Order: sequence, then C-alpha cells, then structure tokens
Amino acid sequence: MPRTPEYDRAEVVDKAMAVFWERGYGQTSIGDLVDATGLKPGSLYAAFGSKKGVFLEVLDEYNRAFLVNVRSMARAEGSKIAAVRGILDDIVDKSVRGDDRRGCLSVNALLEMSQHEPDIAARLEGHNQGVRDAFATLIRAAQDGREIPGDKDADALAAFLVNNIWGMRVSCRGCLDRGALTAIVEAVMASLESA
Amino acid sequence: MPRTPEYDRAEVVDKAMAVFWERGYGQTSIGDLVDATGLKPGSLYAAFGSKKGVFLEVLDEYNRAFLVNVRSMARAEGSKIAAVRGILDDIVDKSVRGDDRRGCLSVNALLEMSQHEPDIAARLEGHNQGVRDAFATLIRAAQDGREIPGDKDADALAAFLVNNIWGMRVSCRGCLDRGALTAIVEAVMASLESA
DNA sequence: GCGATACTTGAATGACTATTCAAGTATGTT
DNA sequence: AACATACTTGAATAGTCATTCAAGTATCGC
Repeated sequence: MPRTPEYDRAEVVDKAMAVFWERGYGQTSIGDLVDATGLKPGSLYAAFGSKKGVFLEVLDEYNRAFLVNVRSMARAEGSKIAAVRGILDDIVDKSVRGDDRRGCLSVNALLEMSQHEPDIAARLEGHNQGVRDAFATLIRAAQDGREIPGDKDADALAAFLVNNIWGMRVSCRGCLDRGALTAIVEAVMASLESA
Repeated sequence: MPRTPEYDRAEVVDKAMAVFWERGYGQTSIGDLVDATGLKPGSLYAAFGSKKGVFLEVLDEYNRAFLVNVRSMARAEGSKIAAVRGILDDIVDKSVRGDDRRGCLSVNALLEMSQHEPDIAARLEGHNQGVRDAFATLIRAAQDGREIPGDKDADALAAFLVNNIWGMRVSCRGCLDRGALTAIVEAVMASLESA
C-alpha cells in the first residue's frame, strides 16, 4: 500500500559517512547532508529523526565494518603474528592514502562528542571494548601457537596494541608520513614478540 | 595617557583554556567565554581579534606549558629512564583525575580542526615536532647512560613513545581506568628497555 | 582641570542552522 | 479507478552565534 522509498538506506549512510568523516559532526550541516545524499531535509528527518540519528547510524556502520575487517584478518590461516602485522599495515595504508588525512571516524567522534553526548560515548565505549576483545582473542591464539610468550597478559597486550592504533589515528592527522608510522609498527611488533 | 586594562591577560587565557578544554572549540560560544572570563564581547574582540584568536593564544600557552614540563623532568639528575616513566605516570594521573576526562587540549584541537583550519594544523604540527625532539633528546641521554640499548634509533623510539601518549589521551576519553593505563605504561617501558 | 588615549559596555546585526509541516505525489490493494 | 498509505518537497520557523559599533568611562601627562 505505501509508496516505496526512492533511495537505498545503506547508500545514504555511506554518503553521509563520507561527509561526517571529512568534516566532523559539528561542521557538517543538514545542507551538506542534503547535497551529499540527494535526500531533502524532510526525507532525512522522516528516515533518521535527526542529524544525530543519521550520525548514530553512520557510526554503527563504521564500527561494524572495522570489527568485521579485524575478525576476518584474525581468522586467516597461518601465523597470527602475521595477521596482527597485516592489520597494522592496513591501518598505516589507510592513514596515508590520499591527501586527506581524516583519521578514524570513531576516534574523531569520541574526542568531539563524548563529553556532551553520553549516548554516543556509551556506544563508542561498547565498540572499543569489542575491538580490544577481538585483539585479545587473536593474541591468545598467537600464544597457543608459541608466537608470543605465553606468560604475558593477553588483555594488557591487546590494550597496548589498541592504544598504538588510536595513537596512529591521531598522528596521521598531523604530518607523520608512512616511514614514521611504519617505524611505530615495527616497535609495537618487536614489543609483542619479545620474551 | 591610555586607560589601563582591568584584566590580567594570562588569567583570561587560563580561564578561556578551561572552557575550550571542557567543551571543545566548536561547542564553546563567545557567551561562554564572556561568562568564564568576565570580559564583555567588545573587550574580548579588542584584546584577541576573534574567537579563533583567543583559541590560538590558549593553544600556544597549553603547548608551551607541556613542553616546559617535559623538559624540566628530563633535566632532573639521575636515571633518564626514571624520568620517562615519571612523565608517563604524570600523564596517567592527569588522565584519570577528576570525573571529567578532557584528554589533551592539543590532541582534541588537532582532531577537531586540523582539516579546515590550516594555521591551527601548522601550529600543532610544530608543537608535536618539539615534543618528539624533547623525547628524542631524553632517549639519547638514556642511551649515553646505558639505560637504553644504544643501537636503537632514538627518533623512532621517541615517535613510538609519543604515539602511546596520544593513544592514552584518546583512551582516557573512553572509559579506560587507571589500571589499564598503567598496564600500557608498563608495556611501553618494557619495550624501551629491552635489548 | 583638560585633553588624548584606549578600555568597557551591551545592544544590534546579519548570517547560519536544525527542525517542522502542509501540500503534493507515487505505490499497491481492492 | 479509487483509496489508503507513506514518501517527497522546499519554504517557513525559531533559535543561536560571531562580530561590530557607538556611546560611555577611566587613566595619564600637562
């Protein structure tokens, strides 16, 4: 009976993500979203309720995709240490690709909004916990395979790893180049493997 | 001949810093600055030119104070490794103190503004370079004292160290508690000292 | 006291924003 | 074809914000 929407929701979320990622939440106006998505204000509000509603859906999609990526690399056959390095190299690649250094949408949002938007802070914290858990699982697998000393605390190593990832996501917003980021990856990997 | 200002500029900068730090740049209105500093809009504009002018002065003061702190800890007699640990412990303390986790004003500004405010990006990059240099100097001193293996690249270690500091400044905006941050510090220190 | 200087005040300005809504339009079922 | 549903449109609303400015006021040297 109803009229069917003329847009694809996932596509709209992707386009909105590009804008929020580029400009941040506060600097993105509804007008920007209208331009990027092709939806008029009324349609946007009918579909998402508010600007924050759009952003929450963007954030969930971003975090979901990141976790999927980490987990799929973790499931690969063979060396788990190589999987960790692959994930870090991937982050370096993304950090220096293009001339826009947008960093991590999730980290950007955490710093911009966590103080005055508790629901966003809660959502991000849940996601970060998921990321740390995924890395802890991967590290335990590496310990089982004797690639990482078994007496180390996997959760602590995972927190250390994630800390360096957040750091790189910040550093790449400054002017650290590929060489500098790669050197950081080397230091992190050496630290993981050392007895 | 002229009338003398009724306020102390350094005091005004400090009060403005508290507001910008708490709320971020975009979420701070001139009205907030008027309330915090006691200066009326006209006086604020006469003294600083614009909202961004106030922020630039705040940022410079923040960065200056941070560098002074690092350098003074680095100059202390005795173990240089202990100095590094002291700096990191200090950051952990500041990160968990109070119930507001404001993080690092400088990192917050970098993520919020570097994309669309090139002059702020440039200023922050200059400052970050200064911080890396200060740590590299400290690390070379530790190598001279045989506290850190001499064959390691001091600049790379400094970048690694700063990367973890930025990471902690992000992590503390989520809900990482003192224990988790301390564990990260342990991992970083172990990494520095290991041959 | 007088004049010159420059700080202070606070209301006015003009621009921008998120959000709403009433009118218009397409769809699928009956 | 007619109806109910619900998507689409874009102009209107109400609010906020950074910035300006003209009038008022305090200080200093003479």
